[in-house]
Amino acid sequence: METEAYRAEDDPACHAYRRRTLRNETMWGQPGRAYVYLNYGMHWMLNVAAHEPGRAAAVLVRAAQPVAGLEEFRLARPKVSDVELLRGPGKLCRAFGITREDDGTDLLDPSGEFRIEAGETVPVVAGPRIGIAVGQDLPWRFADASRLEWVSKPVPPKWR
DNA sequence: CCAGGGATCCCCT
DNA sequence: GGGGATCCCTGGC
Repeated sequence: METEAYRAEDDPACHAYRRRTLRNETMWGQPGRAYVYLNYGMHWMLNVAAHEPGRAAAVLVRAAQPVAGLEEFRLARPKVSDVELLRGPGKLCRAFGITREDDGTDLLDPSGEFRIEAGETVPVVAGPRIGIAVGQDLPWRFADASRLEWVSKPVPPKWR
């Protein structure tokens, strides 16, 4: 798993940095809900709201290791290798079929079809976020230290 | 490398 | 209320 963190209060790269809007509304609400938005007119991005209501933060899911359902993921992109299926925030959403329709979904609902489940705790590495023009000083990109081959872009050795 | 694609946002009337 | 810039990217050149 590879993620990036964003928060409104002091992070200019965060969608909620300037103000609360219709698009970023989910970021201001209950933590654990999916915040989904469209980027570059064609790529859906999956985030998870990560602050108590009234303040805004979210975690962008940038990449993951597929462990099941690879055939289903491949329906959208038949010819790609296993490692490419979820490697990148746009690809991940395409594989899962995530769209703005999923915005606001409670991912902590244990009976939900689309949900987050508790897993093992793993060591992570951290470094600067990707694809942003502001807030580059914040080292809020995180990756599972033992599975760096699944990340969306290579992780430099200097990360700790 | 670079353009596509479209929602949103900003800033000006 | 509208026009232009921007954007947490990707695949194909």
